[in-house]
Amino acid sequence: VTRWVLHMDLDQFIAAVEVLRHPELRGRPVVVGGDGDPAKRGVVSTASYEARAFGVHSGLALRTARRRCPDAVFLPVDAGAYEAVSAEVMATLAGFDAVLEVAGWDEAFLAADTDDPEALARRIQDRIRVVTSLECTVGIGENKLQAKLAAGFGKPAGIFRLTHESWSTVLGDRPTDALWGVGTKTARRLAALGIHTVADLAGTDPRHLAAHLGPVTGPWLVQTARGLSPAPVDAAPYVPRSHGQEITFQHDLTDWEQVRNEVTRLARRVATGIASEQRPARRVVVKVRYAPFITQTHGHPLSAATSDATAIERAALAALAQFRPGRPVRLLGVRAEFTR
DNA sequence: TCTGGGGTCCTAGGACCC
DNA sequence: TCTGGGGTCCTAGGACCC
Repeated sequence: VTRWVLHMDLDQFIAAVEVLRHPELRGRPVVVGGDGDPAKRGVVSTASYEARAFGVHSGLALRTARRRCPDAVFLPVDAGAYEAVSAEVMATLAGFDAVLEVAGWDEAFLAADTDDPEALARRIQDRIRVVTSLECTVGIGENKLQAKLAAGFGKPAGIFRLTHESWSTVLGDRPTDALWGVGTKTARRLAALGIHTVADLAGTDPRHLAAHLGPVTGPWLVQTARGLSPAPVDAAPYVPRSHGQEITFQHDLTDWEQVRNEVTRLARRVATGIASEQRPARRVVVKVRYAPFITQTHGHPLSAATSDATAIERAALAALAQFRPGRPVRLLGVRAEFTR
């Protein structure tokens, strides 16, 4: 038997959960994001396939989404509902004879020893459909990178196998940002070096790229383009490194006293959040995004690791004191970092 | 594309030490 | 005295992902 890695990816997860709760929306364009008001500042979390046909996708401004698809149903994000369904899906996956790594609300990796990974993939799809009425895509690979990318090719509701053997045929001619971990910025930097496709990147000297993109990132990019990823599927429970809260204001704040008040409120919410973690914080970082979209951060160490609300509040205000007041503020954030 | 909110990891530069 | 080299830690910013 062979060890295979499977990547389970729920299709249009957030929109699908909303359609389950509101069956009359099935077949209609559904857009979930912000507080459900497309006139406000906010972005699309997930759009149903019907809405995607109008060019609406995750990350798009809600106002733009409404312009592209005025007939869409706009719904607010209801994290609690998605968490509950996600937990059901992951519990279902835990019933399979495989190493399970949860990779977010709507994704998981499974490592299993089998001679027929497609059959296992079908059983996973059937089981999830029976238990939750949700559709998913399963990617199959020899490592997590291959399985993850394979799922993208299998959508929606499909099964796709990507291996060392098929890697360069499937991906070689594609642009570098087809890879997991390569976005538009990195793709542009690579293009400036004459590297346009996955095959170009796979054939690049890792040392050459290290000189341009850093000692870790450079060689990592080349390995990724070759379909290699050493990280095994890891069933260890997720241990957060930080916890934060941030808020974008519908109207920019111009009064610094109000900025201080909002930072205090966020710090208290962060303190409440980490109290349940049972892990003390080492540092507090405050983020300020000035209008139009200029972001700065400043941190303040906690003299002793603590989860005490007053200490976190004081550290947040000390961090805020390093900013220069004046320009209108669009967003504020407070994040507490745990000891490693 | 006028750009959320939750995160993670890497980079580069400065401080500091031997 | 006009200035090494290496290691580690901290910080702010950037890129990416869901």
